[in-house]
Amino acid sequence: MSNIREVARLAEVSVATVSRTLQQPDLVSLKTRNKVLAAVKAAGYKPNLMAVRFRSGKTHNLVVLVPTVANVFFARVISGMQEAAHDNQYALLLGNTLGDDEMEAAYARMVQTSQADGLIQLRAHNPFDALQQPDAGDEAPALLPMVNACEVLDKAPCPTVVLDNRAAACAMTEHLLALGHRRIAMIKGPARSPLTRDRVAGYRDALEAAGVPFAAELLSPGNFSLQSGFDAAADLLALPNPPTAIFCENDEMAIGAIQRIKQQGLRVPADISVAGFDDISFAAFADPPLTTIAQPAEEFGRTAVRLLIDVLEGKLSKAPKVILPFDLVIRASTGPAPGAHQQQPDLQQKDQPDKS
Amino acid sequence: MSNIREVARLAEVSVATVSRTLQQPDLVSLKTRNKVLAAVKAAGYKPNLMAVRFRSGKTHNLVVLVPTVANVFFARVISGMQEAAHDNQYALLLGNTLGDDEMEAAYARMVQTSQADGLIQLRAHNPFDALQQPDAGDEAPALLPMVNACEVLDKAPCPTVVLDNRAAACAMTEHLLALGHRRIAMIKGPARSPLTRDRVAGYRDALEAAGVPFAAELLSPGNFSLQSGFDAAADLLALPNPPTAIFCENDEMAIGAIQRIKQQGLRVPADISVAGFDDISFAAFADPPLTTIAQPAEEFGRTAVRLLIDVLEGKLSKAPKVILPFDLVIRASTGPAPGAHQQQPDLQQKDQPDKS
DNA sequence: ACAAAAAATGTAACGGATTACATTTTATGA
DNA sequence: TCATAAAATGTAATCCGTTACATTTTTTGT
Repeated sequence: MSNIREVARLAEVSVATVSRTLQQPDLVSLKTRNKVLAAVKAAGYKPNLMAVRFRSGKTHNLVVLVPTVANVFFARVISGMQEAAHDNQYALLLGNTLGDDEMEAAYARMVQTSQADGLIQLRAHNPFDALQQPDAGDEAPALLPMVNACEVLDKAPCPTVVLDNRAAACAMTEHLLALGHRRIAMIKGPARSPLTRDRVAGYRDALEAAGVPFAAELLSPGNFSLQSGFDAAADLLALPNPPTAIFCENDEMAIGAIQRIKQQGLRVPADISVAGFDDISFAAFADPPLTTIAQPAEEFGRTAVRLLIDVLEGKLSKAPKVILPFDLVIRASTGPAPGAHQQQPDLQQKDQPDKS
Repeated sequence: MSNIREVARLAEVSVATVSRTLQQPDLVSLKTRNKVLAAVKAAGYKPNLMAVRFRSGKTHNLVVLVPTVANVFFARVISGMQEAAHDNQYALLLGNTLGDDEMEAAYARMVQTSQADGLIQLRAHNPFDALQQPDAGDEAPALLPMVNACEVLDKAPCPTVVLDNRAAACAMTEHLLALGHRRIAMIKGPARSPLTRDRVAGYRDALEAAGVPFAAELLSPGNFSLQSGFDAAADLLALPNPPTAIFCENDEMAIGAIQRIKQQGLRVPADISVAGFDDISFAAFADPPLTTIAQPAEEFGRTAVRLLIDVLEGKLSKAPKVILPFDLVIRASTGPAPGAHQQQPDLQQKDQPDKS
């Protein structure tokens, strides 16, 4: 591979002139410029970006830690990241951590070893914790080169992009309450996650506001997989007094739950309503189409990347917390509670699979 | 960030000794080694990998070009890549190309500019085509630092990992034929893709072997999305003589098709059988659970990465073509053709009264 | 046409780790 | 104990593009 010295030789100029021709053409006379450009072409010269970045100390790479790319929602988030990164000349290094702290630490180490400039974390966990912290004795507690998105740390030492999960869960629960449901179950995500905690809190907010007592047995654990929704639904249906509605913390679990309910010979939503969260593409094509909370997944990714780049360029002094909007999407998987006499909320539209 | 010279100073040795202590400890006396290791710890020294890689000329990054990460199947493939890459100390640079040639070329350029050592392409397209080819006049037509996986080029100038799509489609079609179906439709993928061509070929192979005439109107175009399966099914159902079975080239389209069929008031599989391809996680949780062809998605990714690393390390002189196995997974979305008197499935008699 | 300012170009240091080669220290054998 | 081999360590070049600073050439004003 030809280098800049080769080009300089061909063009009979110095390496500085070649570099300037490519970086700041204004500083080079037209005549020389042409000579250099011709030489560049003749040599098939492409600047070695490893050298450029080594010298500049910036890799222009961002690591993204994702529990699993196989999750449809995360895939959309990553899509958005990719878009923003590409627009800003950054590249995305994928870190599929499978939720393993060891793996996370390994990817986080890429930042300390100058393989990447910064990191985006989609899980509520500080991957730098395990690593030796930068000098804690400093006066300026500089921002970590990190952004936390979707599932954020309680007190993150970095910018965050998040949904108001509590409000969203509350909105969905209110929707179910408005349909006359009183025994509303929830299939949760992993116990430790703040996101799960927030959604449960929103669910309880709505119950409380409606004067419906909270029943612990209606909270069922899940792990965001189809299978866990299926299993959790089985448990809920086996209760002495089963729920008339199940609110799942993501769409996969909702789809799994619907499957289980139907296998039991029950109808959705005639016997049991089911709601999800995320509005993945499969939600609109579920049977029945799934009522869910739509999240701007791609926007999560784009925003996270933009924030991280701002951090890296020192444009941020405080760590902002960006809250993205959600949307309650009512489809056909939720309906009036069996036997409930409720007033028709006319705003209720059960749309078909939408376009897009 | 401390560097090797800082450590050398602390340990009162030369930089060479520090480097050797870390790279080839055998060459360093125990006494010196301990001194150096203590200094490394004291300085919190982490080798700057940008410098290492700049000097070695190897980035240890691999670019993966994927039409869209939002596709569940590709997400699994990437998962496998990640695993193999991590095991081999490589990192994955994600290139979400959206099928855009310009974008592909941009990512491919990362290889020429030493941002990555090699590239994995999941689409049947040579991204280097657009770029100036390496000196074609050479005597040794060295392998491109590229591997093509899943959807491969007809005559790829690089190793490939592929499924025998023709055989798989043939097997699925035989399954449908064995159930007594005679009007079997196919919802295809994008017209240009070799993968689609192969699956159609396999479908026709099976029809021909069974003496069932091929009907062009039963081939419906799709683009692998849920919506396109939905739309294509609508078209097929509107035919004067609609199919009794629909074989979709991926699971998303199959799920979309099932949705459409049910909306029409028809039952799956009682009225129409539907089959998919890929066996994504949603397939088992479709209603009814989807009969499909299981592909070893993660293994595609792992194999592709291993092959690429072999190419990069010069372990390969010829470009191998790896064919991975498929598996016909029969679930509940396919059943006997309506009105067909069919025998034991394993007898597979094909002399049913034809209503042509 | 000449001095001074402006523009163009060149020289060489720099970034951080590796490593060929040179040099010093230690071990070995007679 | 000395010569020599072996082990340990050090010196400095190298990878390649950028850029501060130095030098040369051109332009400008009078």
